[in-house]
Amino acid sequence: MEKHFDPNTIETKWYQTWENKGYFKPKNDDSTPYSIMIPPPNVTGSLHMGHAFQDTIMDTLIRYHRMKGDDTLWQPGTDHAGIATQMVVERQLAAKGLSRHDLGREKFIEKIWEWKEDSGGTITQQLRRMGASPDWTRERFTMDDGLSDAVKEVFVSLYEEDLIYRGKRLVNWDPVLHTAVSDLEVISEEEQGNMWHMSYPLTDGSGALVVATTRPETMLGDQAVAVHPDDERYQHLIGKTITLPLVGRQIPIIADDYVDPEFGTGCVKITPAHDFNDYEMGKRHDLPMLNILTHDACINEEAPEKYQGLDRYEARKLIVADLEALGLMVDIKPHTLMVPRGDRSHAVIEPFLTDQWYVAVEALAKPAIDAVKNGDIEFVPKNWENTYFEWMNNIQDWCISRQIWWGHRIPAWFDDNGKVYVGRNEQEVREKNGFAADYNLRQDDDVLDTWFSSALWTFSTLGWPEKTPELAKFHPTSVLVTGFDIIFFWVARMIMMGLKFTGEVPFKQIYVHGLVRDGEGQKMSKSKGNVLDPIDLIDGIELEDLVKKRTYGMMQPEKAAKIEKSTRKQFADGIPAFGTDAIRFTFASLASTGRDIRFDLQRAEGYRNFCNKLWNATRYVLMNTEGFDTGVDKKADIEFSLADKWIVSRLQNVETEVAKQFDAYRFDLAATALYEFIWNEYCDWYLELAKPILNTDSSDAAKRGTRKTLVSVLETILRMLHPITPFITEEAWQAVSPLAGKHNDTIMLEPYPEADASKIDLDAEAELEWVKKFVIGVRKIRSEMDIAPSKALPVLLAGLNDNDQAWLKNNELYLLSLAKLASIEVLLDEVNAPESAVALVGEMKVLIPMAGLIDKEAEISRLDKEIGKLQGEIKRLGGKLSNQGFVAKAPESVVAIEREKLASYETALKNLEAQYEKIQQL
RNA sequence: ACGACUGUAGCUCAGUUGGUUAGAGCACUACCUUGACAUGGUAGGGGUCGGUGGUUCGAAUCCACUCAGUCGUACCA
Repeated sequence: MEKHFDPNTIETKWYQTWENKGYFKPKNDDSTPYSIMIPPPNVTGSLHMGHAFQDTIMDTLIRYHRMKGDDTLWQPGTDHAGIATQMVVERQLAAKGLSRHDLGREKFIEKIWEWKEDSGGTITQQLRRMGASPDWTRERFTMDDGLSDAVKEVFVSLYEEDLIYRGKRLVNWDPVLHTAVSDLEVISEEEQGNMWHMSYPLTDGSGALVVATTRPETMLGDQAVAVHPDDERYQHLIGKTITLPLVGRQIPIIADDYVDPEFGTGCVKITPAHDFNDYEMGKRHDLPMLNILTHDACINEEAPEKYQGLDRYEARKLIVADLEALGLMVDIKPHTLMVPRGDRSHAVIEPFLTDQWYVAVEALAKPAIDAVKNGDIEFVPKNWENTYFEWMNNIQDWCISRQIWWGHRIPAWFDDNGKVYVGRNEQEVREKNGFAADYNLRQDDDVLDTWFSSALWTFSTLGWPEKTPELAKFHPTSVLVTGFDIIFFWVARMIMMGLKFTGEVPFKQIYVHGLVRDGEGQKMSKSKGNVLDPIDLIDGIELEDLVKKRTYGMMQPEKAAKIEKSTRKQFADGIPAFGTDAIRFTFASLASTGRDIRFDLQRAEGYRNFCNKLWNATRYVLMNTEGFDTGVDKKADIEFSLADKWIVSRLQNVETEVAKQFDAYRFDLAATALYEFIWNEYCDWYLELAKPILNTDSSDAAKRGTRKTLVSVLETILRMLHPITPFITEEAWQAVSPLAGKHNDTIMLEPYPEADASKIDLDAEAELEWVKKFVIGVRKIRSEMDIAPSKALPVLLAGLNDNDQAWLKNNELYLLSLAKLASIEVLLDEVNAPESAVALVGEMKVLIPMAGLIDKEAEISRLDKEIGKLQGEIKRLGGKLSNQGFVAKAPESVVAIEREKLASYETALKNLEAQYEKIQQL
């Protein structure tokens, strides 16, 4: 084996072996089913840190349950990402000077499929690099035939139940992408604008009202001015009309208590076709819905000719100028307002009156709320339930139609009279309605929101609406692993659809994890230039390549220089190759309950070192066991040392802890428990304790016992760690497991370690604790007294009780080796002891003679420090125990522990003080 | 405005139902190239747990208020 762990040489080899041998597939036996559906990444996407993190968690869960013997299915796939994918291919066409309209719908869709065949697999290849073990043979895509059938089935049956309807409503219109988007796809952020105060003259010439607006161009569509019914200033005007400037239309002054009399002038202009609040008011007062915009957000022919064809912002300028010229612009004040923008196009979204398809969600929401309330679905951590309930209780009908070409085309047909017929296909519509073959039918041009098909993901991927065996076995799925940012988009909708169409919840638990951010807590984004590519962390990347990658193809090239500078500063030497296992371990250790996960490269480095530690421990074990008798043959004499019993006992402890934390989705705590056991107990102590037995003339039985323990504990460690770090554990296990008498093909399918209470040995733990204390005591003196580590020391012991005597006899070999001692001598007569530095192990004194080694002043100041510490503690405990309230009210066991502590500190203090006196008298 | 979450060592974070001297990793200091590992070893320094008040024998932990930050939702034209 190499001296350093080199992940690169083993990862591809093992991944290919696993995949080719079919280890990722379900066993299809009658063991407990365990299934996870991958949140389908966007087919246009590439793996980012969020995916890498999430997939590490899912893979860890799947590998853990697979090893526990469950019949596991991890279902992979991607979604078709309607708008995003269409934009990618349109951009490619644009480079050739073409638009999708030049190709026509059919040709364009063909192009998209071609693109998908060529480039759609990026993310699934990257997932493989992460070591993910989904059943690739079951990979699905939301546009697959089967999934498309499911989409049609759901659409038709919801329509037949009147849960899908078509209607003319105000929607969020993206004037760049020319499509409606759902309210979730609109991001409103504060931007600087103005508040324009405009004077509207009364038709009868008796005066004017002043209205304020942030969007003066909408005045072209005004249908009323509203005041509060109780507002005394305006009561006499209600029912009169004003004449709309520039337009000349007479519009009424109406009363509505939506108007806040305190705000502004207390008069509001009402534009029902261009504002959501005004739309509601327009419906209440039966106002005309006059649309004054085109699909591009230009002024249409409903407005005065002068403004027709102008872009909305051009029109704004002109209208403001015209009103100023008329003296009707009373005031213009700077104003901060929330501007709605499309999350894909970043264009300002326009409330726009169009025909769209909607899902009536209220009836679907109720059972979905109940499923969480009654515990059929459980959020982990639980507090995300609040977010879910808040959204579900205020849920709005879902606009599902999109005016784009890529996606599931709505299964609805219009006849020449504009009447709509819904069916699974044209044939069905004709048959159901008795239309002759030559009766003219035209399919709706719109496609469905991508999330509509994603909402069916848990069951459509298993073959629904067919009654497949997979559906029966793996649905409901065991857990959904997802980020909190898509609880509304996806999780809630899956619950609604799952309950409606399968009659059962889509998953029993929802593990909601945080979002990966950079070291400063900033969201990673291309435009900020702080993106890390998980593959670069695995393989490493040179500084120049990283700079190139971060500044290439930017939307805002002006930021490139700044990004280059900060990248050069932060990664002066590029990024080293950490390997997949280290990155996975880092993700696991960051998976605590918080919302933000700051990815710290130094932590990845620490866990790379951990992998190297494990590698070298394996190397040591192999060097000492390969070609030797490791006790596989049960007939040979075998003898287990204290260290053997101790490490096996501690192993049971970590096995219990890790299982508990995996089951609670606390991957951070599981990772910590493993890290601490492997490094601080197995490597730091057990391997060191094994050395004196293997390197001296101990009996064959003792050596056999040590070798067997070395191997069996390591083999168990590897299995325990495998779900988090699959590659290094497989590589090491291949070499180690035969020495433990195992001859199987892969660690992946080995049983997950379980604690055996009968192997817990508290006596051995206590005795080894004594050994550790002894060793640490000597090391402390050595270090603080500046004695060379290479110098073997003689020690003298005094004040031994029966335990000390027995344990000393058992463990002399360990003490000599680990504390690097020349000799150990028990003093019968302490009075005649030479001047020494002292360490206390309980009440036993470990004396290191000072002659020639230790300086008097140094020892005095060392003792002084120790005494000071003890005095502080004694004072604190004394105070606590003399508090009547504490003694009377605290549980007896707590009081007893405190008393014991006080007593032992007092003894120690007495001993150290005596020592202090003695040294000082020299 | 409402709601949620966060605030613990220089940095990134743990801290279970209130009960050891509040922990880990990284960083830092000193010593050590010893034979698994310098991607290492040994020892060490560093925190009045955002603040104030309360409940309690006892509070990082429970309660109230407060400050700071993050995110969501709703927003008045």
